[in-house]
Amino acid sequence: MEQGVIDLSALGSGFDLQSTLESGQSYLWWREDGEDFDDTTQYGGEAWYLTTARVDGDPAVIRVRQHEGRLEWEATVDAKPILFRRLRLDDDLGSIRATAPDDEVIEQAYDTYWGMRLVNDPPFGSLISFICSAQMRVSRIHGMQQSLREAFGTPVEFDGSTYHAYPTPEQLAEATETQLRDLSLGYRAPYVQRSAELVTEGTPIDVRDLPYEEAREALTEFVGVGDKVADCILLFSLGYNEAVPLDTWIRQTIEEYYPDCERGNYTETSRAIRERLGGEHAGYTQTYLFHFLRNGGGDDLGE
DNA sequence: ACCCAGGGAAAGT
DNA sequence: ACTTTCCATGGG
Repeated sequence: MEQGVIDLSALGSGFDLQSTLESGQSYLWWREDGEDFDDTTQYGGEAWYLTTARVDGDPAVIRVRQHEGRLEWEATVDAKPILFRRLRLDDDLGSIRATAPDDEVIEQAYDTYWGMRLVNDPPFGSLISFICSAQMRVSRIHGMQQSLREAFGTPVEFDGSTYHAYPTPEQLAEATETQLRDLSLGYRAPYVQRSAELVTEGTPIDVRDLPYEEAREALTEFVGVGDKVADCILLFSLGYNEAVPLDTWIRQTIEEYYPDCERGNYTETSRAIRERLGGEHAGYTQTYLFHFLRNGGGDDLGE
């Protein structure tokens, strides 16, 4: 087992592992203590989190916790470069926040969860997990990814236990719709199977060579991926900080705080709220808003 | 029983 | 192009 420590005070801006991993951005991590990522979660804990990764195609297991101002990790490989990439430890939160409008609700969101970073999930896991996210609660989306791992992922030994890597496109493409429905994926089952198959046939997930709106359009070629899911993949896996996924929560936020940004269709509303939230890093600000409001923040603001 | 959950595809105008 | 309708499932 390899292990190491990352000194978070050297980052120049804060870091909060729990809000980063439990804010509904990523469904590819889980808590070692088995607690769900739900509304009742207590903040301020120092739980161990696990995920899997691929290094030159080989599955690896990583375990990490935030403790006394440091990020402690244990893994089957050298996890330091993986953690810097997946937890975006090089992001300069101060300059990102500086692009946001200084509305009261946004200030409160940033203050409350300061240190939360966007995640940078592996593209395939991001694609599949957000296909699964349609009309589904956060804790159940997590559960589905765990089920997919255990049913189709390659076993990996780590610290005396057996874990399962996230399935490869080939492994999920070979799954049957019936198998996937048996994992409680519901009507998403054929979407997952077909999209995995499209990946194996060469449809690209990594569309980072395209400008933002073209990239979003390109991702909707996958089955089960519309504008909202495409925005999630762009924001939480491909580094498009300007992407603002228009989900039920942000639509409610627009109605309550930015009603003039509602333009009647996804493309135009997206442009308006993106501009309102500062453009370049609008998705970063949106993620703070989402997490803050979903956990009950802002209830005492306005009315 | 009823409603909702980080929506999207398909069918109908 | 724009607007309903239907889709599975578990938890409140």
